[in-house]
Amino acid sequence: MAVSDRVSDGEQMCPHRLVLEHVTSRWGVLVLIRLSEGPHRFSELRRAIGRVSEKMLTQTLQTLERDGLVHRHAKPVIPPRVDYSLTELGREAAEQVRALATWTEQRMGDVQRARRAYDEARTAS
Amino acid sequence: MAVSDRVSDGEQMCPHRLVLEHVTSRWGVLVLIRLSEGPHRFSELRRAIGRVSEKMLTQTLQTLERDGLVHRHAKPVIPPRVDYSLTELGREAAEQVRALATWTEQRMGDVQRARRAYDEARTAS
DNA sequence: CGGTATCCAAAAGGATACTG
DNA sequence: CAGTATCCTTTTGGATACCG
Repeated sequence: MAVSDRVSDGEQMCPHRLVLEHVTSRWGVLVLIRLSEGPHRFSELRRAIGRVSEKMLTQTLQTLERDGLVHRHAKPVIPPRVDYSLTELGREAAEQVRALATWTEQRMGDVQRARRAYDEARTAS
Repeated sequence: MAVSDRVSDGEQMCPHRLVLEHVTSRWGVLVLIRLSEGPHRFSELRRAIGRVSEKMLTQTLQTLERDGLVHRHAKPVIPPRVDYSLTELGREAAEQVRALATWTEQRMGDVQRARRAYDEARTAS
């Protein structure tokens, strides 16, 4: 999550850089995109995303919830059931990261060509 | 730069996630936005951005250059002079991150309100 | 099930000294 | 000036064990 453990966040930096880091963080991006397809339970998200530890998923969800991007609905049943969904703010954020993600996907070919050119230029000692 | 030291980059992850991390990295964002205003020398960028170490700026620029987003023009003079500018690909990337940055700036008020509400809800032991 | 707490390994990143 | 190389601190993130 780019920031130590949320509780602090007391560095010296323009505040919106932090939000930017939350939504573009490794797991933040994936959570936002998954949730933009509809509400998910904790374990559904965990499976859908793949190799994410409970700790990181929890941390990511809490940060996004605190920022008002994700809504957490805990049903007081046994066993516990918690559903996560996007708020309106979260839907907007998700659209933005989707746009960026889509762009990188589309332009990946160009990037890889550039990398090959770059690498060759210096491998040719 | 989110990834160890570029040279490796050999983890297990869809490749475009890496590009996404490069352009949204702490310094990547700032470099792209600065360069979208026009070419800059190394030291100009350093001053314009503020508290960035030489190491991180160099690393960021090299990564973006390798990805084909930034063009590096080194003039063979003494003392050395190196100008950096965006490629077409880089301009596209810069536009995307600008959009995201602008969004976070505009919605910062909502985010901060959400945070206060969140924090109060649990400070009220 | 949906977390929290703790511990530890790995990676990011800054400071400093040095070079063409 | 524009880096590179080295060292060292901070942050990140995974594994594990436990709780309501």
